[in-house]
Amino acid sequence: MTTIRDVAKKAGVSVATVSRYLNDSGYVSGEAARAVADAVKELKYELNPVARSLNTKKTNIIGLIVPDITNPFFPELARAVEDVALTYGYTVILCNSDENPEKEKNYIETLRKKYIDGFIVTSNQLDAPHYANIPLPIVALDRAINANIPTVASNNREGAGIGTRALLERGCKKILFLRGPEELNPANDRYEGFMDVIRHSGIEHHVAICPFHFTESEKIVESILQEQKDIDGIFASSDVSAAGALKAANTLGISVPDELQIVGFDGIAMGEMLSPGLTTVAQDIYKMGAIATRVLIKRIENQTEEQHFYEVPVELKIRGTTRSVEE
Amino acid sequence: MTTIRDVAKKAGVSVATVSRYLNDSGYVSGEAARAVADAVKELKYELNPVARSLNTKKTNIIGLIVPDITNPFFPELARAVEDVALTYGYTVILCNSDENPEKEKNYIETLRKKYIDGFIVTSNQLDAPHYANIPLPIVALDRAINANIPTVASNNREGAGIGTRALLERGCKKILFLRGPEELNPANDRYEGFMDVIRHSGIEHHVAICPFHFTESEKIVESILQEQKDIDGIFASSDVSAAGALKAANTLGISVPDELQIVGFDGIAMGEMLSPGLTTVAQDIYKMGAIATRVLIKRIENQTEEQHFYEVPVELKIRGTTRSVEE
DNA sequence: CTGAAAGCGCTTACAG
DNA sequence: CTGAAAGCGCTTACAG
Repeated sequence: MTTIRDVAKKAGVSVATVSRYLNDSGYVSGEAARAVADAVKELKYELNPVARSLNTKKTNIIGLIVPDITNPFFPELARAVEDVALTYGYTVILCNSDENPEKEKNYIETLRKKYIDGFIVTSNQLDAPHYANIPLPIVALDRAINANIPTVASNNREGAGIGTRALLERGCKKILFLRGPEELNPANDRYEGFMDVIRHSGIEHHVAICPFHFTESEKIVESILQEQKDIDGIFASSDVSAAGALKAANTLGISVPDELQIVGFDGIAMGEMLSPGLTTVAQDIYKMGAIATRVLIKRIENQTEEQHFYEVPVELKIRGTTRSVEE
Repeated sequence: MTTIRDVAKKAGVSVATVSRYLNDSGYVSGEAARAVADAVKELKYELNPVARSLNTKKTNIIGLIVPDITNPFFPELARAVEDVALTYGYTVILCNSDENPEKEKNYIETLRKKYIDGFIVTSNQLDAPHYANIPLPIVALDRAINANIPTVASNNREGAGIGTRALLERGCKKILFLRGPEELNPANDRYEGFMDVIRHSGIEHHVAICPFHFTESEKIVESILQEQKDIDGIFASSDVSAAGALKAANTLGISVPDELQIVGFDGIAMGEMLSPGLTTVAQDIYKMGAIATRVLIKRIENQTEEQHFYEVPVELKIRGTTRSVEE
């Protein structure tokens, strides 16, 4: 392995000069620069980043903490993070937290020791003590806001309003809202958004708590639909639960969208694979990941950071689980 | 930050002794051990892994290279890798290659410099020069085998035979086989498996090349079904293309499974969300990832490695896109 | 069983 | 503009 020392010798300068040249820090005369450049080329020298890290306490590695990469929302996010990170010369470590504070804490601790540069976190635990005064740049994604942590999220409340209105405009008279877990901020915001619109609509509505989980949602919706046969609209606060609802309807022989219209929330790719395709309030998941990564890297590199909260717009995607708007 | 030096001083021994104690390498007297242990506890000392890495050239980090984490096959794999890695005290860097040899090569190069300990790779590029004599432990997943690289894969050929037979047993008279890309080893093996069974069955069959991509598959199948209305069975060599086929059938008003039966391949979670649920030849994706990770870590830790090729069994999952077996 | 010392390969004040 | 030297925090022969 060729080291900075070899380069210095070959170029006839000191290692300090080589280091300055390599890092473009401090002064290096044109002459010295040329000699070093030549030596680097000839020796095919490549800087050892581990040795550098020991000094700088930086690694160009960031951590991405998600509850479970297997949940179809997160791969799209992870892809965006990875893409943008690569652009800036960073590499990303994937951590599945299972929403378990202990696991999260362990990851953060062990990676901090490895001089990881920062974290992008999707978690409800952002107020947990281990986030309180972490000596590392963090950006929160999708969920909870801690006063000190920049956050990027969709406008969940407005999005839910849009989704609700879509159902109303299409003539629904009795709407079932599939509310997500109460511990989840986005789920709560979506609930608020639903209520904002439904409250004054005079339309009958029911709210059921339903985890963002296919099979559970399928069961819950199946039993509700059996009892309340006049439900003609379902707004699910996640696409996965919407998929469960659709499946339940199919099983019961309820025709979608003729007898029952369904709107989901998230915009994951799976939505269009269903039959009929799922109408949904789509988040720009990729964009969320991309922004979060850029914000994090700016923080890491101490660039002045403008905002503290980034809201990504949401878009209604009309597919087959809703009818056309009534005139 | 407290260093090994502080511990040594406090314990009244040399740093060498502390290091030996910490690494459980070489002799340390009971007395010295106790003193060190106490000092470690009192000072809350934590070893600096970066400094260690500079010496050992190991980091307890592995790389996972997948074509695209957004493809629903890979999150399950990634989850398994991450879970098992964590168990052994390793952490994983996620790399999306887009099947691009240059990207792959870059990842390998930059991570090698960072003293990453090894790679798990899903790629068709395993015979590319940059894999030829990589000085790092590698395990190949799902795809191509290079003579020097241990591989874990499903029995694709047998699996395809099982899937084909499932269609035959259920009375299909004209079968469309959705063959994957010709550069993909697993796709080829599945094709062989299909042919093994269909060849001597006397059943009419067609083969269409079809990427593992939903929308493309949907289009391809839609146009084929319009022309050949007597096709009553489709075997897709991936679940995503099976989903496309199902959607096409739904669009055309062809009833599944009554007029057309469909079998997929992969066993990704999405299969059960479709209506009807997708019958598929399921790989044990999690197990594949888990085995690959264990094999890699054994290689990294120089433990003797028994096998060179690991085959994971495949299982037919009957769901709604097929009828019951004819008597 | 233990410690002094060299070494891993870089960065960074500091003096010139 | 440059170099000698200390330092980042560990590991590992080697001599005792």
